[in-house]
Amino acid sequence: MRMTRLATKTQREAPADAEAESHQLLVRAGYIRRLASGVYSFLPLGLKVLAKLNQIVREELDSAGAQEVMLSALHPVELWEQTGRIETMSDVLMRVEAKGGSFVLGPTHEEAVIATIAPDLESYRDLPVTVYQIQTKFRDEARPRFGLMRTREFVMADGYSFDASAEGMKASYQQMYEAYLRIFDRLQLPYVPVEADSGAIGGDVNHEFMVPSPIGEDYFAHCESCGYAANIEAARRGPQREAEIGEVEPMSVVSTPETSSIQELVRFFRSRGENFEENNFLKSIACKDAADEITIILIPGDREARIPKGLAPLANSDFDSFSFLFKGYIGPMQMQEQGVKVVADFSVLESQSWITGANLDGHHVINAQPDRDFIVDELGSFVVVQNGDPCPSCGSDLKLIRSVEAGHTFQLGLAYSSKIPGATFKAENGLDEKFWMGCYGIGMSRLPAVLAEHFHDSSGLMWPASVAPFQVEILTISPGKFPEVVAYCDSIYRQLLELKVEVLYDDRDIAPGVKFADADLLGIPKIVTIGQRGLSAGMVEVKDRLSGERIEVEANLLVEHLRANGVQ
RNA sequence: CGGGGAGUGGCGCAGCGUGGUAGCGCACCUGCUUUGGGAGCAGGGGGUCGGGGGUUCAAGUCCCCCCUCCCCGACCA
Repeated sequence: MRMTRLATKTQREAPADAEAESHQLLVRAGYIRRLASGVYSFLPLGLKVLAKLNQIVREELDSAGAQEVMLSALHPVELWEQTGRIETMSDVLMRVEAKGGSFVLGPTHEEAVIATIAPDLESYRDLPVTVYQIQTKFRDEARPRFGLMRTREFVMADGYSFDASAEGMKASYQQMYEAYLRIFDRLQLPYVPVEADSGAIGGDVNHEFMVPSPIGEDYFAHCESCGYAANIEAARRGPQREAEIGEVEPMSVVSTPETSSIQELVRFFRSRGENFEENNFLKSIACKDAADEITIILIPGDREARIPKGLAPLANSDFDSFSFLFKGYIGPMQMQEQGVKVVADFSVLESQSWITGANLDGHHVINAQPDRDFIVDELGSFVVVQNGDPCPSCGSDLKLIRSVEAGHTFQLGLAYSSKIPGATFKAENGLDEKFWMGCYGIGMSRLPAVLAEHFHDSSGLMWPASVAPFQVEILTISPGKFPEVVAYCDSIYRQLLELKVEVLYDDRDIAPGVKFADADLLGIPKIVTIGQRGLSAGMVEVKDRLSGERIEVEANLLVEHLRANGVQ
């Protein structure tokens, strides 16, 4: 590509709406342009990067036995009514009313893939099958962020596996999981596969592929000592070091009117000259399960609860049904007598005594001691983990790492196939059975941002060769003045093109400084500077953008040199 | 959805307090000069000042309503 023919230009200054460095550089260098909030067009350079990424995904998923398809982006609304996600995902669904009826712009394709593929999967003999697509998705995000990071329209590579059994699903999952490892290896980004919470998509075992990054919107807990890694929503903490048991004064009831929150309690005691911190209070969270059985979860007052699946905190209206529970004044004492189970976070045993609800409106108890004053039926991890919490597998300190969710793999089980009629196959015994499914996603259009965030310096982008829009840039010095330089550069350009090398030729007759600055901004891995000065001595300069290393190369050996140094 | 900030040529910004010819840098066009790290001189083109309403002889500037964008939070297959 000749730069004089390139459809885009660089900009010296980034638009004011670009905050993240990756966003600023991608816009300045002419890779992307914003059309609306959270809506970006890919310009020629940006599209080349995206195409490179897509190709890596294709190669690895194909080699894992997955088959590429393209499902429609427009889904009939009836499909979404079958699974109920027309309601549960209404926040992000974009609707389209058209002549043919009502449609949804697909934010994800579980429904569509079943409707498309299931008709051909009639028998267990047809299974397993894994398909994938690289498709544009639409989500009506409440708040798009950081350029390509979170957008309303984005490209995702999403795969779906169909199996006849749970074991089959696990095997398919494992194949895709390993393909994901190979994909992220090839992207040359640091990444960590973490245990994750499956969120609204449902399902069981799943992993997120997290790339540590300042533009990340997620955190994962990581243990440097044993390698434990889990998304913040799924992370567990381990038991704390032994707490020493000492003498604690007898528990007593105090009147604490109008103190249904920890903050109000802290203020209440402070106003009486007694200074307690939030972590002196024991938060008792009453939850119920599907059978209306009550479980009380105990956590320190300064921690955020992580409510296990299957339990939900009582709604205000629920309190009417349980007269022994006073909202804001719940404590664990004697709860077993009411048929209530008491579970506590490990950290609850780290303190000798607590201030907690007295199970009496407007009252709390002080000096409530575990084992002496209340019984904990079960210990576990019920808090959102923080820096310094003990690792659940080895006890070392956990660290929270800000990161981008770049990929996510799920074992869906029967979650979707059980909701869609026709998501069945004939089993060996001749009966209809439901598909065991997995789904797998990579946020393709956010990857250029993640890469740019990782691979840049103060002058601009620095793409790894595997994803760079071009492998080599030829930079001519003052072509308008030195015809012999132009002749040489044209010849090199032609040779490289014939060798199918992706080459960008900066043939513009402008000040050299501008060309150097643009070359650094664009971030092509190899920059060949060719000027009259060097050429008259038979030399050209080759700069490696990533390492910054510059070497002089004999002009008549340039092509061979490039080929010998990884330029394909 | 809550809080904060901002909308003036393609991009970055000034002008608004105290109403009176719309300005600067980058980019763009023409010419000459220049040519190994964001060139110089001269000339030139391009803006319903986010939109609507109002006040006024006169509104980019004052008042009201709306829209859009960014940041923090809530939310987030």
